[in-house]
Amino acid sequence: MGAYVAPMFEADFQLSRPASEARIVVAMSGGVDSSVVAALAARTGAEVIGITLQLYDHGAAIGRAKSCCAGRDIHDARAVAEKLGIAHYVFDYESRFRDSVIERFADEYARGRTPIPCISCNQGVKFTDLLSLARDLDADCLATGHYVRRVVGPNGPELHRAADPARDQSYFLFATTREQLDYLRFPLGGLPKPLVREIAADLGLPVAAKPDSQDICFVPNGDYAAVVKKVRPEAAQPGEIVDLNGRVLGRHEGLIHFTVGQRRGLDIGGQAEPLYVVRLEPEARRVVVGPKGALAIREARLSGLNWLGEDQRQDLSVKVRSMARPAPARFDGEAVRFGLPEYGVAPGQAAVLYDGDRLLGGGWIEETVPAELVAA
RNA sequence: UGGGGCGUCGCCAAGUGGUAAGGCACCGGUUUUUGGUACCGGCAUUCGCAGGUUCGAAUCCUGCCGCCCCAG
Repeated sequence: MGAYVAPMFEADFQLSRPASEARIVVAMSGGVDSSVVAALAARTGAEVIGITLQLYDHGAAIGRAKSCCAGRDIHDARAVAEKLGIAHYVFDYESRFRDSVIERFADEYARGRTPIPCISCNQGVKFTDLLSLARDLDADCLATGHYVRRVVGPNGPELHRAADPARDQSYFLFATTREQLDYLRFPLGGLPKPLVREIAADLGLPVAAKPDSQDICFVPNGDYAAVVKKVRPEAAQPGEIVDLNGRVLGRHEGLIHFTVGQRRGLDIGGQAEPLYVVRLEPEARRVVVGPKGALAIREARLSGLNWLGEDQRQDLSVKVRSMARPAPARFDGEAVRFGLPEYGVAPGQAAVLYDGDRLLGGGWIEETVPAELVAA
């Protein structure tokens, strides 16, 4: 009976000593996933400390159940910890989060790029600050609810995609270093989401039916442009929308409303085919649009490379967005060359490299090369 | 104020007597711990206006209004 499997489930926290002697710090966002991680950790018999970070204005976020880490979520995390009988602490990381995530997010948009705040957050606040906090607490490891697998291979821990490709979050963790990976644990990586909810329900966790988080956690109502505008007012200047030949087709209310590959919001009708944003020109405040074919790119130059593999292999696969199956590509250490053209690839996004399910590394997309140019 | 053409949803555009295609845009939803994409659904009881002919008109006739082109 499948329903009875859940309560029996035991997670492997890959501890180097008996659980009864170990201490596990769990990053608790207040959502279902990290709550279940805390429960699984507690079940090992180890001492468990739940930590929740207060990352942004909790006052404004109260009542917003669908985001992570807001006031409501802090409350939920505390309730779960109480239910599990584990220690729980809340730390105020607002200024750190503002500097390393929100400001950077706004700066990127102001530069005509398209940031991924979740990666900045994992990279900085979670895997640097919270991780060192866990070390200070003398914990054996820091466990999170990410859907990604830590597999111990011949050369040490490796980062792999989640067993369920539909839940895989490895894309958001490409910047994880070897040192961080040594210390991190991801007990949900091998589980299907329904089972996680089942476990939560069986344990009577108050968050069992809580909706999955979505959108950007610090952006209310999905209106990210409003956040950027608040932090970088100058980034909201109106300008022209032009076609590939420079012909003016319309006007826009700020580059911050657009990203490469975007179709909606241009408000330009009368076309035989849809128009997409091909690129943003922040200096001229122009949005350049074209047909879908103009989005095809064959190459992307990367910066801020993080490498977890043993060697710089050439043939691998790549994801330029979280929810995509890795596609064949070649990598020379600086640029990724796609086997087939990719569409809607914006500077500021990440290119993450894989060998099968194993994440080898990745980097930030600085610049892309149109497919036609490469072919010519 | 001679001649010719045109006026169908925000835009483009089918439809020349049988009871308003389609595309773009827009709106809503699904998917999604980034942006975006994709997919699904919605979107003109009405065809510049007013009359007329007809069982029946966006389609025919008349007048008016508006726009464009050529010629003056």
